[in-house]
Parts: sequence; C-alpha cells; structure tokens
Amino acid sequence: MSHPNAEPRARLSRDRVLEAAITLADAAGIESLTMRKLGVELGVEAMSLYRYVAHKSDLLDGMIDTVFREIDVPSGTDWRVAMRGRAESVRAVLSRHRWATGLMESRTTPGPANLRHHDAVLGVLRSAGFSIAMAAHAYSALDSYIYGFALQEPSLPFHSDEETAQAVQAIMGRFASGQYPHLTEIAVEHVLKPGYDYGDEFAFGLDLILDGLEHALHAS
Amino acid sequence: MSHPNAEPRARLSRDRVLEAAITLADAAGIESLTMRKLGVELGVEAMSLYRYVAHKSDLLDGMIDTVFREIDVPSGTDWRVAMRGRAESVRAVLSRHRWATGLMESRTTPGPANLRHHDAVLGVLRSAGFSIAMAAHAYSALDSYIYGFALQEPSLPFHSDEETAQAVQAIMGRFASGQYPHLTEIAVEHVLKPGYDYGDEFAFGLDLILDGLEHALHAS
DNA sequence: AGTCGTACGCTTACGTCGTAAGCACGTCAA
DNA sequence: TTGACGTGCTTACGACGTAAGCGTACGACT
Repeated sequence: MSHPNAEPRARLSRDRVLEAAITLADAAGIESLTMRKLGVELGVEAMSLYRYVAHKSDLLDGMIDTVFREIDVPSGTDWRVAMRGRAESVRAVLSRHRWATGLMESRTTPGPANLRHHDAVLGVLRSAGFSIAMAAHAYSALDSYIYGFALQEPSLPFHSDEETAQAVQAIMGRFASGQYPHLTEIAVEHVLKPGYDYGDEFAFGLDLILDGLEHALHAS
Repeated sequence: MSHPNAEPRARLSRDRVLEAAITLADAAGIESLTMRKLGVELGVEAMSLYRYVAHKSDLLDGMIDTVFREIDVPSGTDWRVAMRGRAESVRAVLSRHRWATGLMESRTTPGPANLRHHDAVLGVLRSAGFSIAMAAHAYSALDSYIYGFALQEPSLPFHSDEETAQAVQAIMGRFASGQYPHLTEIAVEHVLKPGYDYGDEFAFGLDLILDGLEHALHAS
C-alpha cells in the first residue's frame, strides 16, 4: 500500500492527451489550451505531457487529425449523395470543434486521417466519372466552400434570435443610421426575422456547387 | 540640442503602429508578432504602444480592418464583373497577408472598412435585382468560398514546381505506396505536371458559384 | 528471489510573453 | 513663469512553452 487512498489514475497515452486537449479547447477555446491547464485536466504536471507529444504544435497536429477521424469517410456510388453527406459531416464536426478551422491554416503536415479522408473523396469522384483534372477542381471548390463556411460560422453572432438581435444592435448602434443601408436592410428584413438561422445558408451554396459540378461532369 | 544625433523619429500614431504590425506579420508570421518586437521595429518600448492600442487583440482588430481597406470596394452595374473583381481583390489581399484569414475566426467585431466593403457587395447585388434573401445567399456563398480558398492556399505547398515536388515526396514518402491511390494519382498526373498552380483552381469554383447565382437570379 | 533496464511522471529553471502601475520629460497655453 | 497634458520609459508580475535532469515502480530476465 505505497499510495494510501490514491485512485489508480488511468495511465496517460497520446490518445488520452489528445482527447483531453480537444475537450478543453471545445469548452474554453483554443487560446486557453495551455500545457499546464491540460496537465491539471489530466491530473498530471505539464512536463509529463511531453512524453506523448514532442511540442505544443505536435499536440495541435494530433488534435486536428483526431478531429478528422470524426468525419464520415465518404463512399457509395451516387457521388452527389456522398459529397453532400460528407459536406454535412465536415460541417457538423467543425462546428463541434470551432477552434479547428482556424488552426488548419497554420498546420502544413496533414495526418493520416486527413489523407484517408481526402483519398476517399477523390475515389468517389473518380468512380463517378470525373476526370483527374475535374476531380481536382471539384475537390478544391468543395473544400474551399466548406472550410470557408465553417470559418465564418462561429464568428457570426447568429446562434439564437435574441443573441442575433443584440449583436446586430451592438454593431449597428456604433454608426450613424443610414451609413450602411444595405447591411441595415438585410439585418432588419432578413436576419432579424424570427427563426432565421445562418446555418441554413450552408445548403444553398453547397447545392450551387454540386449543380455546377454535375453540369461539368455531363458536359465532358 | 537635448538629443545629440537623434533623428527626429517620426511620431507614433495608431496607423503607423498598425502598418508596422502588418509588415511584421507579413514577413515573419502572425505568431512572431509580439508587442516587444513591434516596439523594436518602431524604435520604441513595448509599453509605449499601449497609448495607441488598448490591448493586443485591439491591435489585431485594427490590423484586420486595415487589411480590409486594401480591398477594392465593388461597384458598377454588371454584378458578375463586380463580384469577380471583388473576389480577385480579396484573394490578392489575403494572399499578401497570409495571417489574416486565420485571424478572422477569432475576431467578432467587424471594423468600418469591413462593414463598408460588405455593404457595397450587397448594394451591387440588390441593384442587379437579387431579392433580399437571394442577396444574403449569394453573399454567404461567395464569402465562404473566397475565405475558404484563402485559408487553404497558404497551407498547401504548391507555390513552385520544385517546392511542390518536394512537398509531395515528403508527404507520400511517409506511407506505403498504394495506401492513398487517388491522392497519388492526382499528385502524379495533375499536380506534378509542370506549370501547375493551385491558384488557378480559384477561377473554376468561382465561376461555378457565379453561374449558379445567375441562374437563380433569372429563375426568380 | 534478486537484479536491473526502462517507462513514466515530477522538479526546477530559463527566457519570453502581455500588460498593470507609475514616473519623467517636452511642449504649449495662460 | 507656471502648470497641465501628451508621450514615451521603467519596473514588475504572473503565465506561458519547454530544456535538463531526477526519482521510482514495474516487468523481464537470470
């Protein structure tokens, strides 16, 4: 009985560290993810984490790839269904982990889950008859749109009706009325209508791109 | 002659501080922008900067809005021409300031240049006959695509032929050959071809969206 | 049963960061 | 001449990432 009432304290592991880091970033934002706080979360000193992580940016890389593992790998013969499903899945995952999109910019070494995911995307497109060049175009267009939407969504204050109203007031109130007439118009007559949800905009742009790709596929 | 050979040292000002911060971030990346280094750059102690900036995130907000001021404000009666021009302008500016896109995620208070810019975008669309709802859709789709592209572009290693080849080797070399067949295919038969430039993909997706919007405009 | 390498977590310490608080000086109006 | 104000500097604090090295407990061998 070397440790009197010491609960066994589950062993650390890279996955446990990554998991805890993601939980912490989800809850408090990426900027408040520090090695020390992560240590506290795991009941461990900060330096102990370096047994599982080479440095903080290795931790971030690992977090990103863990997030990618949450995304459904697309498959199936109907490319539209597959691409739409994957788009929704990416968006759902990125909105669960709002810090992830902004981080992608700085990480240049894709992890295995990321590679597997994108390999599957290309596989679906190629099987559907897209040429190599067209598959590359489609890949780029879809990813740009999805990531861009995910990047903007959390920074927009449109998450509930009252919150939206307050945010619009806060922004518009800073300026002379009439200074931004079109923003005002859209705020008053569109965004402030009850039931408005910015997330609904996602489908519109996605369909635009899918329609365009379908057209390009048949034209070739 | 209280300061012997002291060159007058141009007075500080918020704009000069922001300008210097942007230059520094452009050159060395946003993560190496610190108040102290910015002070050195301006020949001043770090704390002196707080006369012009409330705190660091105020500095970042200011930088973002200064960047927005570089973007051409769209105008004109041909909405397609205007939207294409604005898209190219945004992309050019964001690729000059690679740190800016990733920062947008964390900034929630848009500055005046940002508001003016987006007001002009909506103005062009409304004048062209887009309904309020459709203008909102178009705005969202275009912004998502443009920002998403800008977010991905710097993290992709496709900036010169040799650089691309090396990066592809580095990534692919980490895995058993055949593990990612479609990525390999597209790398070998598309990306590694001489003259490939990822930037060229931008136009394809942009046209997809513009075509879709045109169709939606006429259908309504 | 005894030995020992190794995996794991801890301690201490350094340099850098953002920034609070207050001081010193030059300029200019009264 | 005086004094208020604008401007920049000094000092200091707590938090950060992480380098270097220490103690210990456990599993694999003899």
